[in-house]
Amino acid sequence: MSQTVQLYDRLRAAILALDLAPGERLTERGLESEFEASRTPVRAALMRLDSEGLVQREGRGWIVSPIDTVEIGALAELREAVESAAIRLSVERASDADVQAIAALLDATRPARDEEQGVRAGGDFHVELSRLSGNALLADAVRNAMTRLARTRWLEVRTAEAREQAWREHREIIEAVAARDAERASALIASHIRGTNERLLAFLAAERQRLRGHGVAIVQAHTGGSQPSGRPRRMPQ
Amino acid sequence: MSQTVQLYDRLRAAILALDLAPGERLTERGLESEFEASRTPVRAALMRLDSEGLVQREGRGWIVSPIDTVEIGALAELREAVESAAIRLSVERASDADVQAIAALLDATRPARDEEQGVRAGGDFHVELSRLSGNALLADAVRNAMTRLARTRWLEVRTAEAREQAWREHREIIEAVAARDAERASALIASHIRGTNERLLAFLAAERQRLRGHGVAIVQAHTGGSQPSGRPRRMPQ
DNA sequence: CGATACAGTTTGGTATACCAGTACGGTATC
DNA sequence: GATACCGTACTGGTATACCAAACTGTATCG
Repeated sequence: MSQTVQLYDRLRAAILALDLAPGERLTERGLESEFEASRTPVRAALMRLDSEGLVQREGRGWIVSPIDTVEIGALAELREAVESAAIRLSVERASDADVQAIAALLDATRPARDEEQGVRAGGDFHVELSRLSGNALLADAVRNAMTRLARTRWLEVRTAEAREQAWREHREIIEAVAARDAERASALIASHIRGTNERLLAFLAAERQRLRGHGVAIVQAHTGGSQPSGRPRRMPQ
Repeated sequence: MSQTVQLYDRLRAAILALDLAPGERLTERGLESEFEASRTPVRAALMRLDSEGLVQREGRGWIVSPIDTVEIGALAELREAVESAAIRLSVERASDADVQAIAALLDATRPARDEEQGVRAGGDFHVELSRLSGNALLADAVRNAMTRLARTRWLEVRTAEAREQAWREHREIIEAVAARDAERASALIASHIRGTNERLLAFLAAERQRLRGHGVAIVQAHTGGSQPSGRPRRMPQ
């Protein structure tokens, strides 16, 4: 596998694991020495991560995308639109075997031992279900949204009860699909996404102080066009 | 403006204007000499265009994304999902002034003299309307979809009657938004997108032979994992 | 004590040299 | 005449040198 791909994967993993803090400034030469690669693949990886929303440009340079409650809300609205449509198409097009495969996948991850597994299982469920729509673009949109949300979703599945609730709702959804009830499946998944988002935003608001202490900045909106007054300075870590 | 951005814009324009034929093979060094830039910005532009779906990797190299009827259908489904949701939010959130601004924009482009203006006006209408949802991700998704469709949409607005019909449907839609009738606006835009897509696919099927004569390849699906048998050869141009 | 001018350093942007892998075309052989 | 082989040329991938612009810190001046 090419070095660029490996570097992309490692950078991506570091961002999603919060090893690179949201809002942190990145320099191409810093990454070059940290990941022991030359600038060319570093830049390629950054450009790809930029297109996924995991890093952004800030002025001339790069930053790890901050955790942005406005963006999280927007992602929920996008997911509701896309996944509702996808599940309708899945009800129409998916084979029974495909649906049962997802139900089995759900049963296999029933325990959802910890946050990480909960996040992974949840993401897989939503992406795989969208794939059954037969529309690759819908599935890609869902995958992309889940990636953007990955850094915060663990907050929502920290307790065993939360993981149990998520599992139960997923179970209901796949049963509606199996029953070929498009209306119910669509309503269930929309409500599931909405509820998850509300709980997530509530957790974020509650934990904001603590997370800030761990170097995780939470902002309310994308930095707009104009810079704030005063000399823009390097983030003091 | 940086050279990379200019090169990206020029390459993008060349692809959308069909100056670079769909399916055509691109080499980094060929573009380097053709656009008088070095490989670094060429690669940056290609990577960005790749993330937009206008170019793809084929083996180790690059091709201009073929015109793919499966993708066009998928884009229509994505648009229906996203734009229906966006217009509901627009009805809820947009100010009367914002809605009137779009209505004015519609009136200003009333004649829609030629295909190009028709395509541009249509794209602007759908993107600007989505922006009123207040959700940047929904608007971005719509903009991206319109870009991907730009190479074929002119087929659908070639006649004055078609442009007139599009204008009329747009007018109906914005009036439903102005009347704050979310249900009607959503239904109208879904039906508009679906109808446009059906006419477009019909035109593509009818014109397939002629377009092929002009070097425009139309495929039925993305090239899957396996290559076709036989030595893959350079396109004979 | 404060602001400001200046110079050194660091940044991303660009050009380019080099590498390894692959496709292509010609040739020799059967 | 067809086919297998091999050398050449070209491809994208990588490393790196150089550039101009911007940032940082210091020294100077009011």
